[in-house]
Amino acid sequence: MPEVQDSIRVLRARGYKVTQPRKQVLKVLAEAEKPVSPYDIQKILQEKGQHLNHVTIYRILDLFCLLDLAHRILLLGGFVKCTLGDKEGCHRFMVCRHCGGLQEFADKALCEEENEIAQDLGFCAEHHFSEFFGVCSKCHG
Amino acid sequence: MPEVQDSIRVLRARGYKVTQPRKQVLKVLAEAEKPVSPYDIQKILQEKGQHLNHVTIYRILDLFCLLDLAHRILLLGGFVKCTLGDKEGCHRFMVCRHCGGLQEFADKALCEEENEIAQDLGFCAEHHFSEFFGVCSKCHG
DNA sequence: CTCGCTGCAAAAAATTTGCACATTG
DNA sequence: CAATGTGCAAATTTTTTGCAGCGAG
Repeated sequence: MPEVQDSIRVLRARGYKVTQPRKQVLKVLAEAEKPVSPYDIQKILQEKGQHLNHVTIYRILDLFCLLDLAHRILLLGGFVKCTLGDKEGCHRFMVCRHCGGLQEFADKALCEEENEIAQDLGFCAEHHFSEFFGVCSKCHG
Repeated sequence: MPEVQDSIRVLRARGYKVTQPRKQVLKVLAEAEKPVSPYDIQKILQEKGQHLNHVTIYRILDLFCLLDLAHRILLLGGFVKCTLGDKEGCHRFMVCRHCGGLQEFADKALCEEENEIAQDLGFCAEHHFSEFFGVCSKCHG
C-alpha cells in the first residue's frame, strides 16, 4: 500500500505526528471502495478489534481534508482518500449512481474555463468544487 | 414578489397543495440573502410571530429541492431559492468567501465540456453539481 | 521531556419516524 | 369529503467542546 506511505510522508513533512489512530484511519480510507462517514470508520475498525473514539476520527478527518489527504464527498456525505496527490487543478469526482463508486480527476483546462465564466459574471473564483452524477463504465451496458 | 408567485404556480401545476406553511417558507427563501438552514427558517418566522414545526420545514425543503424551487448549498450547508427557473444547463453557484453571498448561474457549454471530460474517462455524466468559491464583485476592491 | 494528540463525558445540533389531526382542492 | 399536508412527541444520528492524561519525536 504505497498510498498510505505517501500520506504518512506528507504528515511528517508538514510537522504533524504520525500516530497510531492516524495510520488506522488512513488505512481504512485506502481500503474503502466508497465514501465512509466518521462512524463508518469507527465501525470498520471495531470489526478489526480496534477502537477509536469518534471525536478522534472527526479531528483526524478534519486534518486530512486540510492537507488534501482526503476529500469530503458532499453529494454522498462521506470521506474518501485523495488519489491524485498534488496533481494540478481542482480535484473533482464522478459518482456512479448505480454502484456508488467514484473516480477522482482533475482538469486544468476545465478550471480555466470556469474561471472565465466566473469572471464574466464579476466573480473571482479561487476554487472549483464539483461532482458529476452519472453511470460509470462498469455499470452501463 | 413575482418569484414566489412563479413557485406557487409550479406547485399547483404539479399537483401539490399550496398551503400556508409552504407559502411562508417560500417567502423566507425569497427574502434571504444567504443560504438558510431549516432552523434558520424557523427562527426567522418566529421573529415575525409565525410558528412552523421544524419537521414541517424539513419536509417542505425536501419537496422544494425535488421540484427545483430551491437548492441545497453544500459548501455552506443551507438552502436558497432557485433564481433561474428552468434555464437550460445544470444550476451552479458562486459563493463569496467574504460576504457569504452567492450567485446562481447555468452554462450549457460548460455542461457539454464536462460531459466530454467524463466520457473520456468512461463515465456517462447525467448531472453536474458545482460550486465555486471566491470573491464577488462587491467584495474585491 | 514537552507539545501535540487522543479519550472521555457531556452537550448541542441536525435529521428522521409514526401517528393523530387539520387543511386544501 | 378525501387525500395531502402538518403538528407533536420522541428517538436517532451527527457534530462540537473542554479538559485530563498519553505518547511521538
